[in-house]
Amino acid sequence: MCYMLQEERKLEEAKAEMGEVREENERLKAMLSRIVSQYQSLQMHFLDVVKVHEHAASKQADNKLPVTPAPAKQPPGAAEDDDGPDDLVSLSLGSRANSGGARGKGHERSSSSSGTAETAADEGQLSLGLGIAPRSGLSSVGVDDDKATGASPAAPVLNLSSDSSRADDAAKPAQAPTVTTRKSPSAGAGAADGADDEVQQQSKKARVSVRVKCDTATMPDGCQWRKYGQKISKGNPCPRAYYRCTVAPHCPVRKQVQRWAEDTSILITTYEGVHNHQLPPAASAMAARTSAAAAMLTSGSTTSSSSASLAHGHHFTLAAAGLLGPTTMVSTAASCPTVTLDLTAPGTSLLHTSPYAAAAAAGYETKAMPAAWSSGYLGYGGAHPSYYANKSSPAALGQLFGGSLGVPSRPEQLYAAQAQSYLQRANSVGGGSGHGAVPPAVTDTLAKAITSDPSFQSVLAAAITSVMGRGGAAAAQK
DNA sequence: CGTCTTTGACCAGCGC
DNA sequence: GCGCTGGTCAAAGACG
Repeated sequence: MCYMLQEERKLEEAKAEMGEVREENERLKAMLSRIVSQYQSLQMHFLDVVKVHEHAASKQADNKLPVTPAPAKQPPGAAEDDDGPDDLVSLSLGSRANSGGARGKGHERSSSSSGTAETAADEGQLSLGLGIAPRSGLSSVGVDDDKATGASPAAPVLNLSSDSSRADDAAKPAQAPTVTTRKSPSAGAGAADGADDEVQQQSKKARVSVRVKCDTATMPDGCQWRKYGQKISKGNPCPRAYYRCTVAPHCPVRKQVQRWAEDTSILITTYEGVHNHQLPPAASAMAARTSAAAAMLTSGSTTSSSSASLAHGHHFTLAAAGLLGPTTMVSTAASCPTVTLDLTAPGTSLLHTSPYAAAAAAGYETKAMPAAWSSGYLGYGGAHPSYYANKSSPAALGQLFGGSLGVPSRPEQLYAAQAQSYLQRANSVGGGSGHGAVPPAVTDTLAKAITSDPSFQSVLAAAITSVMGRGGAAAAQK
């Protein structure tokens, strides 16, 4: 009898706990839906803003950029990072994105094959790659990029342009792209005409780097990759692996995968090029994220006043950035604008130990994200910083991988607008201390719960996996 | 047997 | 011009 009573008591306790968890879940859902609705309204607003600023931005960019002074050299500390002095947009996603697939190979190959239920965002068919748009201005980002790229007529391809680098190109046309000018067999196989060559060459200029805390050899990003090389790069004992996209026969997109020297659990994946095919859903989701950072970069360079500072090698610390996370950094040296979103560690510690941060600390101006940014743009990307700081929140991941949650249909438009707005704000506010976005107690509580409760973490891990890519998750479970 | 990874070699860019 | 470095190629081996 005592046993019965005890068991009943335990059962009741468990039920009560379940109820609490459910309530928590409901709260999270409500928060997410709020964020989604805010995002949608903001998206509309941002689109308007983009259109308004498009002409002005392009004109200003045309006027200003050619007279951009000789690019400031990046300090040695900044150059020591593994990616060298190319145009670089760096994203770091701190989720434990891979849920258990033993080998990167499995992740790479299987993740694109599933994905039966596609969200509207998935159908948006973002391209993961970066391309230098043939014209300046925000128009290169999403607005009518279908015409701009020509690489993927069926899909709106996000062309990301760095006006600073483009200005360099314009001023010094003889300067070859930093990335090799050698034609790969696949690229030169005759499938690409002159326009494609141009797009490809341009696209090789810009990159998107994603940092993920990941145990496997590569990050499951939804695409299929074939490894074609490996190198030991200077300054990093970990070898850098080179992958080529094999989703389509002549896809020019490549990626480099390397572990971070200071923390080998962190995987740095650098994407380069524009996909010439439709992306799997999971890849589209990732594309949305990389597009966000790249759009920030692009927008920054097209915002006249901001571009001036960007082109001078200034660093923007976007801590508490609503757009990309608590440790997002945009930095440029010469034609090397860099956005670093580092969610691989709680808080911003990683940011401050990164070479970019070191570079900033070495005397380069650092601008913090205005609090208004994170508070005013929580609609979509601007989840509360605590979400990001704890990197396991479904809401945060929903925004990190928003495409899979069906939030943005054309995320790149929002990102461009967000970036534009941010940079304008950053410029107007100046170097205010952007860490001032104080998390509400609710999110703090949630964050603590997330980080302290292992069971919750496991649930979140599953959510992360599903959000990262249903296909990848399905493959990982095999 | 086909596909993929590994790995040494080659090439181009860049700095000195 | 030379050496260093990053990026790519391609032959050989591994794997299913």
